[in-house]
Amino acid sequence: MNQLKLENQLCFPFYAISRQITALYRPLLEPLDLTYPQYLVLLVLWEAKSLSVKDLGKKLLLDSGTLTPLLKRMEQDGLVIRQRDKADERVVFVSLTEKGITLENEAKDIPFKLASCLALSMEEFINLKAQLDKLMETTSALK
Amino acid sequence: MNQLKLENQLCFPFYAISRQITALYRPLLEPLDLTYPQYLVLLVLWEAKSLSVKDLGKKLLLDSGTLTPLLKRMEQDGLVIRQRDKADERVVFVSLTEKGITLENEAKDIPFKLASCLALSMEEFINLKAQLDKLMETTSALK
DNA sequence: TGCAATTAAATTGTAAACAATTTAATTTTA
DNA sequence: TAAAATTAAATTGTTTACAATTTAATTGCA
Repeated sequence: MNQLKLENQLCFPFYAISRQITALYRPLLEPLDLTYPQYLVLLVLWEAKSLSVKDLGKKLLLDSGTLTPLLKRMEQDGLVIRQRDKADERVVFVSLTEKGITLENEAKDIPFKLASCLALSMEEFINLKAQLDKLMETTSALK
Repeated sequence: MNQLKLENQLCFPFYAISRQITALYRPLLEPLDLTYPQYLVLLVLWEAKSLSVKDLGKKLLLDSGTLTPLLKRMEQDGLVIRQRDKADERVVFVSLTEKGITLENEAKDIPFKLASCLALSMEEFINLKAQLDKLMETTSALK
């Protein structure tokens, strides 16, 4: 088997599927005026209320070079507030505005809509998720 | 189960693993002065010799808005040649230079190095690949 | 205490991605 | 055959990613 053939690669499907999935989110997120990375930030904040840029980056595996401009755009759109920690001025905390909180309700059916696009049985879903989580652990450890 | 929780999502692992894998390629591709998308273009061209931008886009699921600047950079680096089809002036064919051809030999162990990073058994690899190919088919059909 | 090391964000610069539009060439069809 | 429709790339503009550096604050330790 020629390993340099595109169809024999495992990595290309990850690259391609990731972009395809983002494309599937687009029409669902567009009415909420969100991009997929912005939606991910909201997913985290709907759980955590308030978080430092660093901790947000740990969850999403993104650095401040990506997050800072992204969060500034979300702040301009009135979704989040960024404020420096009084106790440690190096730290910036991100939290939701009323508008950001409200959006959770409008977004609550997106996961189901998207899951239905993927056309996986519950068994396939769980099996695939387990494999991805394992792989994620492997690749995260190599950082 | 709260579907709006990050850890319950299937899509986030795709997004994250895709970027992690690209990060694993980086030190392997850096000596060849290649980015991951550029490496993908070469994978296709090592097989196909010459291809239109459109057909290249079909294989990589990328449009001309992404490919045109990417191919221009590769042309500047002396890896590929872009030339308009005499028979149909709308079409641009992309082919390898000597330097581009030569690179195949230097890249031939990259797939193995990367596969070893992922630490999957042959069985896991084949199983995962099958699931990804199936999902890819599903998402491609929704275009 | 005071200076070196560390840390958290921000900044700078480059390269994807991709929607939307434009340009130019080719086909279709009225 | 001539205008309309289609097609292939290129272009424009916005948003991610991320390496590398910078800035400012805090910690550690000599």
